[in-house]
Amino acid sequence: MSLRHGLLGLLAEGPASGYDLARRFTEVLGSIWPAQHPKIYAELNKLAAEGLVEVESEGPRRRKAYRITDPGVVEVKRWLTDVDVDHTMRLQPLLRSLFFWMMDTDELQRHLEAEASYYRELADQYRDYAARKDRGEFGYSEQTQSMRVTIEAGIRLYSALADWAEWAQTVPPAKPTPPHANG
Amino acid sequence: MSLRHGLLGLLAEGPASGYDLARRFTEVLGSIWPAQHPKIYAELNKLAAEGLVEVESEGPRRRKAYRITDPGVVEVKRWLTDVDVDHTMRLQPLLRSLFFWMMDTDELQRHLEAEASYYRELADQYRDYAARKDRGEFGYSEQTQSMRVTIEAGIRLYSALADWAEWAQTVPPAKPTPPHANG
DNA sequence: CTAGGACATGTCCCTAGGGACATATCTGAG
DNA sequence: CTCAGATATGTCCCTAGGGACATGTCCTAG
Repeated sequence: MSLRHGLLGLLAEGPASGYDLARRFTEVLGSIWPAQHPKIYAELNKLAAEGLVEVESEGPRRRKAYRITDPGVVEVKRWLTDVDVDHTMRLQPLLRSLFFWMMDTDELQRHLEAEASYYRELADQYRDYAARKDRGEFGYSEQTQSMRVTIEAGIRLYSALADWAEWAQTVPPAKPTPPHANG
Repeated sequence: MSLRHGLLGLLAEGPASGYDLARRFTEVLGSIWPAQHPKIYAELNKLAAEGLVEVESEGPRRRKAYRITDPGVVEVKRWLTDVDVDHTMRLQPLLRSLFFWMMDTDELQRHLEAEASYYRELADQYRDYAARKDRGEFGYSEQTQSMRVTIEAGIRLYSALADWAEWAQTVPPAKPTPPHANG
């Protein structure tokens, strides 16, 4: 139920169309909160029906830009302060890591190298983003300040995963002889 | 579609009942791959129907222990090596962080402190687990070696998030006067 | 003037997951 | 003997999300 509040939050920065929002979701939020355009349009219609957003303008190509309403702002703030954070994390790579013992050493090494470079690349992307932000490319509004904080989380998270994948390559595959079974 | 392979992987370590598996999922995997018992039982029945697992024994209280079959083992290995890793990450706390600018400073500080201690606690839990593993409490099988690697990821991930939440508390709320607007 | 491509919004279906509810079985405390 | 509580397995419904498919609109290159 966070797509709803994600949209409201983005609209709190200023009016935007479903298309704009879909682009922002894939560009900025792609790796931490994926959302497909069909869901976005559907949710926008629901939000409009509930009066949390309203059509601000209609443009060419049936474009509809939405604006957040006062009740909409109230709702995002309520969500931010009164609703418990959902800490659910569902990371398939970590689930897989439980079963590394079933892979043979070569495969595992290849896998871990691929994972490491995947995470390293994402971390670098976020780092670039942060550098551009710090250079002032996106201005100095409070919104971009928050974005900077989100980006920092991306950097740290993906760096941690990259380091982990590299570290895992150095872990000895298994103990062939348990300590109590020698002799 | 990973619950399926999670169950197969756990069963590859040895026979277990749905109840056992549910416990393992909440205890070890709770924070990185949540799964409710109804889904687990349903999936086990499907897996049994497809011949990837079979009933190993029936115990008291209608207990059914399952054992992985050869095709089951083949299927986990296929998943581990041939199926692309799903890197989807959906972290509500990061989505929320995009909207920190809508919270007032006090609320935000309280929020970040709560987040930091939440993550710190989880990191500590994983660290304890790792220490127990390193002391040999869980033996030295290849399975526990893999578990150790998974735990390490938990430690690093949650430490990174805790550090981030602490760091975020030191970030100035916003720039009241943009650099080009002074004078 | 016409066709390809970007812009823009949607429908539809299927599966995964959350969570409330139901039920059977066994053990141990009183 | 009885009842609480742990063990153990399920049904059912609802929502969220993934992804294929459909459609309309405008611009621009040829």
